[in-house]
Amino acid sequence: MTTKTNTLQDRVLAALSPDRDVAAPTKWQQRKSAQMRERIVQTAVDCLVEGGYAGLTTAAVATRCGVSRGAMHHHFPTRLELVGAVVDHVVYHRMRGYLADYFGGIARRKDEPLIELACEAHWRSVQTPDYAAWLELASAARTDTELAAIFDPVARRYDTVWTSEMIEAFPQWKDHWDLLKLAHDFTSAVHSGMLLHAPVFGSEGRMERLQHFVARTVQQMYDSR
Amino acid sequence: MTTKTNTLQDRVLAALSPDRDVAAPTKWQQRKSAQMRERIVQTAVDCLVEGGYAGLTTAAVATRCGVSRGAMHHHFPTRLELVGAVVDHVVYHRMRGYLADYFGGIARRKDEPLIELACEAHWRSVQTPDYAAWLELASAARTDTELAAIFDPVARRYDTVWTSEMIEAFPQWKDHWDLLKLAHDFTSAVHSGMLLHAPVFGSEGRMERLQHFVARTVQQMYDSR
DNA sequence: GATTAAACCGACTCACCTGCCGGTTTTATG
DNA sequence: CATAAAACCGGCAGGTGAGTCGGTTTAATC
Repeated sequence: MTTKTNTLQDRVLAALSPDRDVAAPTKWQQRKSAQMRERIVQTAVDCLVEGGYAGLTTAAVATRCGVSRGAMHHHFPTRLELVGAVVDHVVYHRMRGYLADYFGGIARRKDEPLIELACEAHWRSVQTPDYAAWLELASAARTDTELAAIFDPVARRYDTVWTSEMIEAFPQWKDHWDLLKLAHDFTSAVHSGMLLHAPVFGSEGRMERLQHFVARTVQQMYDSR
Repeated sequence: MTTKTNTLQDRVLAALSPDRDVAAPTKWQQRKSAQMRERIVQTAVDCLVEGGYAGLTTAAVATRCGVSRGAMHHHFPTRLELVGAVVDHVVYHRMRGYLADYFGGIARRKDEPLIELACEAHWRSVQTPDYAAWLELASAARTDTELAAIFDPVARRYDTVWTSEMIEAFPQWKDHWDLLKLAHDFTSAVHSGMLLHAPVFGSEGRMERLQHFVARTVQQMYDSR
């Protein structure tokens, strides 16, 4: 929770945050509306994680959330608007969790190897429900053009924000911008793939072995810079 | 097309092949039935690649294939039976393509580094429509229990077959069985993840750079054995 | 306290997909 | 040629989900 890291976190999160105006709930009764919206979106994420993109139906969300379909329609006139809110919510919260994890870690033990810490924090952030939802959306967006129209811009925005800010988040890689970028692409790809293969990899140590190897490999990239 | 490699390929493919009896089309008119089945399954794969698991509907397949829904029902009474045939078809044909690619490659240039050849052949096999369909099924199976009941056993069977045969396919790794297994898990995970991230990675050289890095890393695993 | 606006409710229509089934054509068999 | 079996056809019923709409309750404003 140092001041310097906070500014970076704030900048990244601000760039990824939904249109949610930073202004506090000006009117004390419209605040309930925002709460309801948040509750619905959270329920939608649950439905998405549990039933996939196909399970993200307005009826399922309404039932599970305990609101009527009419109320749902009031806050999210169409299903795609709900999906858009889910996309924003998920990308924001996963990033938030990752930043808190990583910067919390380097604050506690400043002498440890930061690269492996970052890699392990990333692996943890990828195992969250938020990222499961993100993967589900990414997969569905490959064949659903309507979803892709919502998802792809956010995915690209996430990528550009990360690319432009990571040089400050990981100053050790100074003057090796392309190598850091490669390391990030590498880590993202492996971790996503590991989630996909999780059912067949099983719960033996295969996942752990692989994750250790990934962390070691990224460390080697850093050492050989 | 050497005799020795053929036996390995045959053994692997036999273990993965659908129940399709090796016996030739005994009756000259039931053969048309098999042809029709194959045509329907192939069309189903196309639908799957194009519209995702949600787009794999009996109506869409029938229309696209040019057959009536009644004929579809005759060959595949239920949608899940069609899905099962698709799963078998896809895992078999991707493996077939990979083996042909790899063993064709090592037959042509026997002095080249086999590890990078294998890694690149794997990357090519992963970019096929068959693997796109496989990924779509793997993703959907995470939340669709009915599909998982069909998909997971095949996925595990593929994994065990590969694990038990690869030591012969890659004899250079003799006495480093666990390392080879790790290399395979690693390669599978990265390549799957790369496909998922393809839309955001774009067509700049990011994918190529990453693939080169992966091949180099696997080569290092081999060198450090 | 009356009026206006927002939040909320449930039923209806429309479209789509699955499974079913009676009927028709084609092929195999005695 | 007769008969049976297979391949094939298209329409029907049941269920589900998205979007729409008139009506009701609750809060805000004068």
